[in-house]
Amino acid sequence: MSGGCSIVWFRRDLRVEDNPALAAGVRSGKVIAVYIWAPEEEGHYYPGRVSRWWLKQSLALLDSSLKNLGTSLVTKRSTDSVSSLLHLIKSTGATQLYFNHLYDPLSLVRDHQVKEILANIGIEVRSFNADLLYEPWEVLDDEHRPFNTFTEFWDRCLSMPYDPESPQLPPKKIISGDLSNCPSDTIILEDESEKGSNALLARAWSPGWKHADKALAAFMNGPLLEYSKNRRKADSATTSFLSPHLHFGELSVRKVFHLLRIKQVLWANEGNKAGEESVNLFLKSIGLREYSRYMSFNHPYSHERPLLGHLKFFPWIIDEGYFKVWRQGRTGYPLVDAGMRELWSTGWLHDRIRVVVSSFFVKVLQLPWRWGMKYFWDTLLDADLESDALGWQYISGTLPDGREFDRIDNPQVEGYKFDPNGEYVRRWLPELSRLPTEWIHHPWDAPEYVLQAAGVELGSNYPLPIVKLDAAKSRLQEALSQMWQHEATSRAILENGIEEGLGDSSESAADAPIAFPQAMEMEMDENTLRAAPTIRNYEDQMVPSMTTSLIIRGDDESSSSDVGNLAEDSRVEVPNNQGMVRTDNMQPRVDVIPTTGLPDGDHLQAESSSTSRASSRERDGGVVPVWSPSTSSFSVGEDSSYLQRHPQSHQLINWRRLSQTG
DNA sequence: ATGAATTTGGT
DNA sequence: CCAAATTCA
Repeated sequence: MSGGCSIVWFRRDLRVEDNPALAAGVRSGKVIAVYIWAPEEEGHYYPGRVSRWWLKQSLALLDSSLKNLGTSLVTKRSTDSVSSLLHLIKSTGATQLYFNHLYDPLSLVRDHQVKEILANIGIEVRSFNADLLYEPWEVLDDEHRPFNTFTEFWDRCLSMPYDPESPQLPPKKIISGDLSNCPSDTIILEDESEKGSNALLARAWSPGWKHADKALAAFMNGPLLEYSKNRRKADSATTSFLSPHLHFGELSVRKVFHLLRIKQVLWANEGNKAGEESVNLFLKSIGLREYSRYMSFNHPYSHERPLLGHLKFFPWIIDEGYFKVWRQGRTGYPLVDAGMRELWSTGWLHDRIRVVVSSFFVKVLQLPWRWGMKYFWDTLLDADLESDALGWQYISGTLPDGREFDRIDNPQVEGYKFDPNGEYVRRWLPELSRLPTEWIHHPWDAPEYVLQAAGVELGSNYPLPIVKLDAAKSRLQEALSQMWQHEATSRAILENGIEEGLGDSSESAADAPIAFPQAMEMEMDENTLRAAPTIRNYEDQMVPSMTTSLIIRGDDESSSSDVGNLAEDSRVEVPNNQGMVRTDNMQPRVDVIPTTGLPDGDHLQAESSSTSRASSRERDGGVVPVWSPSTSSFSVGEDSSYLQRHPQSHQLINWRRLSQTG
C-alpha cells in the first residue's frame, strides 16, 4: 500500500495521539489531513458561540501539531461533506479515506453514505473507534441485545472479557500528500461581534490536545483523590474540566481509562478508600459518556424524542416568557438563577447545577425539555448532543432508570446542599450579595428589615419565585392526569387505526412539532415576569427530523417529487406504552455488520484473527456501524420492545397508579 | 423510645 | 422502584 495517498478525515477526534484513523493513514503511505466545516448539516444544532471558539483554537493547534509531523491540516468550508470529500479525492488522487466513528444520528447516516458512495468509485474507506472504550455493538447482554439501564451497561463494560485498547503513541512522522491542488478554505468560526465575548474564554480555558493532556495530569494528581468528597460543591475547582477536551476528541478516553486504572490499583493497594471511591465515581462519569453514545446508537432519536413513550402526551407549557426568565436567571430561585447566569457568562456549569436548572426547567416550569437541551447546546462549552440528550432524558424521567417524573426537587434545599455558605449565589447574583447566608436560598421568607439591610427589593431588583413550588406540584399532578387521558384516547384511536391497516391522517396532525422559539438570544434588560400562563401544548415536542434530508438524499429509490411525503413519514415515531409503533420502512434502522462477509472494506484485514483476542474487535474498522433504511434483524422493533423489556420499570407502576387515582 | 411515614439519592 | 436516612407520631 505504500506510495498510496489517503485522506484522514478529522471530525471530533482532534488529536494526533491515539488516533487510529491517522495511524492507519500514516501506515499506508502519504496522508492528507482534512477538516470539513459543514454546519448546515447539523440542522438545528449549529454549534454555539463558545463551542465554535473552542473548535477554532483546537483546529489551530491540531494544524500546528501536524505541521511538526510533516503535513498540515486542510480545512474546507462546505454544505455537504460527502461532495467535499469527493472533490478532495479528485484533486489529490487519494485512494483511501480513513476516519473515526461518531455516534450521533446525523453522522451515522452521513458516514454510511460516505462508505457507500466512495466504495462505488473504488475508494477504500475504513473507519475506527477512537471515541469509546468499547463500540456500542460490543456491549450486549446474554441474549446479545443492548442494555437498557446504565448500571447494567456499565457493569458489563467493567467486566468485559477484554480490556479497551491501549492508547497509541502519536506518529513520529507523517509523509504529506500533495496539497498543491487542495487549498484550504478559510472557515469562520467566530464573527466580529463574538470576538469580545470570546476573549474572556481564553483566560479560563486552553483548548487543544496538548492542553488536554496537561489538564488530565493536573486532575489525576490533584482533585481526583478528593473527587467523591468534593463533587457536590457547586463552586469549586474539583471536577476534571475535561469534558470540552473529550467532546472534541482532543483527549483519548482510553488514555483516561488506563491512567485511572493505574491509580485505582495504586490506591486499592494502599487501602485508600476515599481514593478508590473517587476513581470509581469518576469512572462512572466516563461511563455515562460512553452510555450516551450507546443510547444514541441504539436509539437514534434520543435527542429529539423521549425514550419512554408516555411523555409524548405530556401537556408542555409553551411559554417563551418562562423560557426567557429561565435563561436570564430571573426565576426567583437563587440557586437556579446563579447557575443560569454562570452558564450565560462562562459557558460552564457544574454537573450538579446542570441537574438543578434542568430539573427546574422540566418539573417546575414544565417547558419542553428539548428547548432546554437546545439552550444547553447553544451555550455550553462542552455542548455534546449525545451527553446532553441523555442528561435531559434522565431529568425528564423518560429512561427506565431515570427519575420519576412527578418528583420535584426543591432548589432551596439543593442550595443548602450544594452551596451551604451561599458563596456561589453571591458570586453570580450581585443583587443578593449582601443577604445573610440564612436567607440566601429563600429570600422570599426573609423579614423585611433583613431585605432592606441587604438592599434587596423583591419583585424589583430580584424577582419573587416565578412559580411557587406547591403550585408547581399541583400543576404537575394535573398535567400528568391530563397526559394519561390523552394517552388513553390516543391509544384507542391508534388501535382502531391499526385495524384499518395504514397510518391514518389523524396521526400526522397530532404529531405537529413544537418549534424552537425563534429568538434564543439573551435580553437582560427586559422585565418579563408576569402571571403564570396556562397555554399548554399537547403535541409531542418534536422537530422535523434532523436526519430526514440525509436519508432521502441517499435513497435514490425515492424520486424528488415525493420528498415532502417521505419527510413527513420518516419523521420520528414515538413508541407508546403498548409498544405500538407504526411499522414504517423509511424509519432508519441501525445495522451492525460484522467484518466477515462484509462487502464494505474488509480486504485490508491483514491481522490474523487467531493471534490474539484483540483481532476480533480490531479497531481498524473490523466492525462497521451501518445506518440502513431497510429492515434488519438487529433493531427491528427495537423501540417498540423497549418498554416491554422493562415491565418492572418504576415509571409504569407509578403512573398506572397515578392514572387510576387521577 | 420506636415503628411508621416521608424524604433523599441514585443514571 | 429501592435502600438508607430522617422525621413523625
